[in-house]
Amino acid sequence: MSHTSKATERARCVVHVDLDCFYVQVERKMNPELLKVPCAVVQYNKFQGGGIIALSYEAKARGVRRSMRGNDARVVCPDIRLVTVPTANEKADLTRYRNAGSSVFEVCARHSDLCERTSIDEAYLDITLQARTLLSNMDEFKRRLRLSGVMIGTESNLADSDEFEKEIFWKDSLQPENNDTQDSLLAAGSVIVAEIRAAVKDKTGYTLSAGISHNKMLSKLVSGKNKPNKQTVLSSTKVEKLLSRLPLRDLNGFGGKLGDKLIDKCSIKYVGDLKKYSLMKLAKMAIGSEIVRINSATWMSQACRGICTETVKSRIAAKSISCGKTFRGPTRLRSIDNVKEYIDKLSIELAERLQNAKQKHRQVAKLITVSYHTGSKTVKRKGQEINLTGNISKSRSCRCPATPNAVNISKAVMQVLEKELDSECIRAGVTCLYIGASKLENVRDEATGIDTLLKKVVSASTATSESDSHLYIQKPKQAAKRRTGIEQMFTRPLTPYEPNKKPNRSLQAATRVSNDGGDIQQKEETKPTIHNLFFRAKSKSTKSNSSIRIQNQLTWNQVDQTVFRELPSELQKEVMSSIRSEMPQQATRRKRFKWSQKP
DNA sequence: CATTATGACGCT
DNA sequence: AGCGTCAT
Repeated sequence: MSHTSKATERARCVVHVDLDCFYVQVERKMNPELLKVPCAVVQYNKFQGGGIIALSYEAKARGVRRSMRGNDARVVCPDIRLVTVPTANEKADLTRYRNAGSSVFEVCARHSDLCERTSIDEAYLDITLQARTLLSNMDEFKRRLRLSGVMIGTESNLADSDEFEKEIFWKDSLQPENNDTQDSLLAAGSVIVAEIRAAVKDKTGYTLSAGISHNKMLSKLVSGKNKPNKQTVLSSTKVEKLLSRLPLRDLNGFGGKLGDKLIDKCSIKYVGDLKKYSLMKLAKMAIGSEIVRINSATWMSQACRGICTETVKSRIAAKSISCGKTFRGPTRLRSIDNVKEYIDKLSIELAERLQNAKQKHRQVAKLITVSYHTGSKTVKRKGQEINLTGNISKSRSCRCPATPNAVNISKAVMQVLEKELDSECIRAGVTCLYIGASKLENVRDEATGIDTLLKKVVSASTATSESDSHLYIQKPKQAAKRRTGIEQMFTRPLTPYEPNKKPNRSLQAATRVSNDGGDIQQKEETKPTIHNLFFRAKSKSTKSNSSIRIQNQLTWNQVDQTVFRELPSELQKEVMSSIRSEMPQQATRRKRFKWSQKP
């Protein structure tokens, strides 16, 4: 199976961390009365007691479920405490939870090699190197193992699990003494995770659950197996068995339409069943019956064997910021003014959060997007009024204003929206409004956009000399913080922000799929993907179009005059020369005098 | 009238 | 650029 030395060398220790009923924990920290009693967090308690978006384990045990109405929860659990999400600008405001999450993942980031925040209350960690280091010193490992309280090679707290699960998780599954197995890496990782969880609890008061395995998919799969406040390890030796009986929809990525199609049309019950479809067959399914998308085939053939090569990135800040509100039934918006009223409100929140992103993460947005849903239209057919379901959703984007305050954001959004909201939309009513900021770029200056401009200037000019290097955004130097005692041994400084590479599930490396289901080692040989197996010719012809992107050159209308004025004269020259080279002289000259008008 | 708000990312 | 899918 997978216990080759090669597999062990390359095996990673990847962790999925998941805050337990997080909104409830946040509310409980603010109001300890809520501790130990069934309680739930709802938003908008006016209608039927509000919608439940988080619930305590006491409430869950009483049959309360997420998405229930507060009133329905009271039926099954009369003594439930309902807490309402704060409201600002006439909408639910999740700031409190976002910030609480940040505090948690800052701790995680400090204590792990890599921390990738994936939502308000979840993150992946890669602690491979830390685990290896710990393994290299057995005495140290044993000492910290004792301190951590982690049990290795024994059955742990699996009261709620069935026999099948008990066999898979923990029971005799880890042999830390054996340096050659992937299990010892996970054993060391388990100790480190326990320490991280203790640090989070200590610094923030919050508890979390974690899954520990060799890749993102597997760690996520098991992180919730022992909630709350427990960690679960999944050995590579148990993966094949686990997947063979795992309902397909329970695996990340198969919970939606794709999973439904595979279940309905291919009579696949368990993840392991997918193994009987070779890569070829999956591809043919994609081509012939449109059950799967062609580019999903490679990913699927790996996933069903427990393989997931996606790396853990280093990022705790969001890549986009958005806020929105739905307007159901009679509250749907039926006039432009009404829409503007709410765009104004949403803009206030977005502006605040953008300011926060700038202060906290040095992020500056380049793009604003507005999207809306418009209600189902009623159409007359054969004299009958027929209600066409399926709401229409639209989105438009525009450049983010240089000073993204609420007024400017609202102005920019309304400008694109007014063209869109025709009488048709207004008659049907707007049922949903979202605005968001994306293309967040990392800057170090106070002056908004100046680094971006410099980057553009430099990339537009051909040569990149060493002397230019100071123009680029520097990764923050890792502060050599002094730590003492045990903490020193497993903590790391915060990792700097790194923009992600664009991932592609199928066309990435890692395509070879072995037949031994337990093998979760990374495959790095680049083999033909489904795509070029079947579309070699096509992919060649499209390559020049899609995969090779020429960077946009700087044009006058991209240059903000206030930004330009701040540049050293030497750079002003550079900017001008870079622009002159691509524009007709006349146009350039004319614009130079008029360029106070921005696009 | 009622599963909200918010992310990430793939496809075209 | 805009739309669709998946997740919680």
